[in-house]
Amino acid sequence: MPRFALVDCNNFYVSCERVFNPSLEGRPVIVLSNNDGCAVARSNEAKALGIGMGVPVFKIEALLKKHDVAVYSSNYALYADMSRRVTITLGQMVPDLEVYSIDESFLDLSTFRAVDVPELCRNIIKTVTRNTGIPVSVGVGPTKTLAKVATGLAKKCPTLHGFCDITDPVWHERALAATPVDKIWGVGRRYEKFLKARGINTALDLVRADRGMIQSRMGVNGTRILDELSGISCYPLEANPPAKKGIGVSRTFSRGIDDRQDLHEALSSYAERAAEKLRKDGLRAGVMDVYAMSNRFHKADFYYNKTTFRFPVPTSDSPEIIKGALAAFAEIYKEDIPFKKLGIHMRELTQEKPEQQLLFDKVDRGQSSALMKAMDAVNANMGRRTVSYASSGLSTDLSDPKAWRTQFNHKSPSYTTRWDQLLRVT
DNA sequence: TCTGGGGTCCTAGGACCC
DNA sequence: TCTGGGGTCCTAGGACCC
Repeated sequence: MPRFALVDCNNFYVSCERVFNPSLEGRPVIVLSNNDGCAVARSNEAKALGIGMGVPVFKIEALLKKHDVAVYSSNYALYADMSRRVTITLGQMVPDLEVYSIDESFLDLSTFRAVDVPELCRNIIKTVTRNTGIPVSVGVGPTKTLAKVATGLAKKCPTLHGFCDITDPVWHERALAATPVDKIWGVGRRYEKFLKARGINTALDLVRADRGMIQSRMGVNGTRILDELSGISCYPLEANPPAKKGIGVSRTFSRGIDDRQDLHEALSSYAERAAEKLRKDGLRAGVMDVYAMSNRFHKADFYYNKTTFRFPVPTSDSPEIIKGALAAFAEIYKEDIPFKKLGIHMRELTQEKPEQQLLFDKVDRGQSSALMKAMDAVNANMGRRTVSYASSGLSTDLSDPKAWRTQFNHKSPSYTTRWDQLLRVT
């Protein structure tokens, strides 16, 4: 029988901040999304105050003040680096792991004897905490969905000290009974509403529900959830991440922008970033979508438009992608619309391979790829956007911040990725 | 006044073809 | 006026994940 473990970092972004600022222990702490818009990570103390996931900051400002909540902007460089450290530690302890997200990894424990599993898991918790400072919880079960269920219980019950194994049938059923239906992997808000309306409130109710009814509303994913919850594994461990299907870059502005030059700079910088991502994965895009929208919360005059741009030959060349994006934007731009968000999405991705010269191709592909390589190397060594395209805006002057640039007004130092921001011990 | 970003998969419906 | 069936491809929308 397969056996999966899920290693889940507790309140990951908050825990990263705490590693470098221990005075945050025991205090309510939250980390915000881009533009300091929403709470995307909360310490247990912050959760206890009733701060929900994804809540806009402007709705909880009084609460934050009243309880002296520590507030941080997202420091993605720090979190990515801490995530890498956790993954490295796990890789040293088990042969097969799947990095599922920035703060979660699945382990395949099928090759371990059942009696050895608890000690292994407790050792993982101890070792990750010692090596990285990040507290983790570990759940074990015969399917990924059940490992998730177990992790949920490991976090909820302090007496478990972060570890819960529900492989045993008795614990399996108790765990299902103790898991609200909306906490199940694959059940979001819509399905929660649908299920609760039919009296299905727990995972146990769900496995006992009518399969046809679930299938007709939730499709094959629904029946997979039923199987997975019953102990029939539908999702294998994916040690090698499958190739990406698309690569996107988009940003919301802190306010509406209608200035065409500003919008061009923003879009150009997203195109540049998308091209970098393609090259990092050794991919080229055949088409790209460019889209723009006004404030989605102002439904009365909401504007959204999108256009598709096809490249003559799949490409990862920055100037070519920037040029295409700006040309495409002309089709969707409308005067006097306060744009709140712009984005670009690369599709029809193919592996880079030896150049295939197109007759009348305007780009010298050998030369451009050498230039891109050189640019990527400089930016990797000296920091992102050390060299960049003029179309993405020249101003780096912080006293004149571009309207479209993302706001991070509560950011902690990049302790682990910038020499000039190392932690000082005094 | 103020509300993130980057993904995946599935399904239904339309166009088109034989 | 009567008016099949099946396959493919594409897109938009829905739902979910972290």
